[in-house]
Amino acid sequence: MSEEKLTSRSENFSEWYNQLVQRAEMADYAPVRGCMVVRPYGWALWENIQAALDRRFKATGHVNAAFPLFIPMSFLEKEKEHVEGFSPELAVVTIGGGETLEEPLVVRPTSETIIGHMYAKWIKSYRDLPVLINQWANVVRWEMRTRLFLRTLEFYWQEGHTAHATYDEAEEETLRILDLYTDFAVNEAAVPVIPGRKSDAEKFAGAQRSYTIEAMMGDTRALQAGTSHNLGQNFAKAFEIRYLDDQNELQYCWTTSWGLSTRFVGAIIMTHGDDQGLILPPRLAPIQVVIVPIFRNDEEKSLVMPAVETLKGQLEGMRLKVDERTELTPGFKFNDWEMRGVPLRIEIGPKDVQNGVVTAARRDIPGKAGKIAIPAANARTEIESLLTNIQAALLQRATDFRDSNIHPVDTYEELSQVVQNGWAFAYWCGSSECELKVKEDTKATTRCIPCDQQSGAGRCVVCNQPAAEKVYFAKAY
RNA sequence: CGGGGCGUGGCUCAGCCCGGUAGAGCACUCGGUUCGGGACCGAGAGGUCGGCGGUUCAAAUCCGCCCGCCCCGACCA
Repeated sequence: MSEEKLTSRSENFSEWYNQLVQRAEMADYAPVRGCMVVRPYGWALWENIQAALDRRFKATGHVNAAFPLFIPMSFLEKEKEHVEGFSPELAVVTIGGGETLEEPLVVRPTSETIIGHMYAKWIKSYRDLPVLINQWANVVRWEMRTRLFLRTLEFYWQEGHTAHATYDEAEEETLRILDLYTDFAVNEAAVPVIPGRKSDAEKFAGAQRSYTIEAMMGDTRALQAGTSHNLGQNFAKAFEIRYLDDQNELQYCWTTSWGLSTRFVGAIIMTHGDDQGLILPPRLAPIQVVIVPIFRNDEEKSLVMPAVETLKGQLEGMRLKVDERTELTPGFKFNDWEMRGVPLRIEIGPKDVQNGVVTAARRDIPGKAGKIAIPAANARTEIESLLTNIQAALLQRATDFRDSNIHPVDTYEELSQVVQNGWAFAYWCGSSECELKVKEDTKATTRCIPCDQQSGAGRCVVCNQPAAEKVYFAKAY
């Protein structure tokens, strides 16, 4: 259970995050370096994320399947950029059942290769296309520096893999998923994101084009919260994914892949949390409403508990928890549930019962300011609208914060200044040299070239050559 | 892999410099008083001091080796 005060965000954001994840019982360190245990409360949040995404995948015609954890080493080697990108971080199994394996097996870092192999088997005709498969899985990448949820050796995610007849269809799918991710982030998680395209340097190993949703965390650093890749024909050619078109001509497929991981849990924590702890968006919160009954003796208890039961009945179907722990004071419980980010707390004490009300306390508005008495009779309506308001307020606050920390810049000096504590938005000529110079000078990288680009042209903030597009520069997780 | 820090009850740490009966706070258990913003009193349980070796009459403490974790840098969702 939680101890005293959390390190404040302003004092040390990174320490605040580490403490919060553990004290809110989202996750804990595993006995293996860089691995985490996702605790029931954290997993419940992930399950809600999964449900919100899975609904959207199904609604756009995708189906789920499961592919193996182990991938023959030779598969990885079939796509040049892919193996170059991933080989430093592979976990490889060389012994099975006490015998040295003839061919080492890679623990999947992502599944393009093994799925590509299967698609080559399954796809023969244009009538087989498109193939729209998603899998929910764990993957392993041997990272050097790890942080709970944000970067762990093993993480959980979904990876979609699709195959299409034309480039345009693949590009359309890639962007459809980018939209889907954006819709999920904004409307379910209340995390404002900027959808855009990755630079060549930042794109996925083996992709033709990578898209991303970029979010700003509470310390203004950027977090890639989901990605969608148009793989072109790179994997189709490496794995011979081909079909006969309606002219009886053999063609390579065009494939895509896209993923969103448990990292998103970190995004939610770092977008909404405050110095009291987590603040979870009502639509995803494992517990939307917590009821804290307040009484001093049996007489008061017999007054209060029926009111609690009545409210519980009214809130049927909502994600609700009644805190009946007897050994703790109400004050402690308030802080405890605030640490865990429950969006709405209902206090019911003798005074409330006498007045025919319940006291609601909004997590997003700390202290007395967030407390209101609502009539017990139509509590459900009030509570539902409070949750809706909280959801909207979280999005608004995060959006305002983000927007006030994005600065359009015209000069390199401004850019260097701004990225120390915010995002810079500037024209960029598109060259890797300019991108690299910024990275070396300031540690900030290009985050994305936003999709809704105002038409126009300018000059590259680094080299002053003509530039057609604007890009965000920021320090990233 | 470089740089820094740390391993002592579940957690945070003191003790180590200067070797000599393993400690505190929190958490846990029991009893009582409390309860509308992190309650209090009393009693109790719980530790091969990261591991191995060495020095010594005697090692948490001194020496050597090893292991692990955290933080800061180069790769990444």
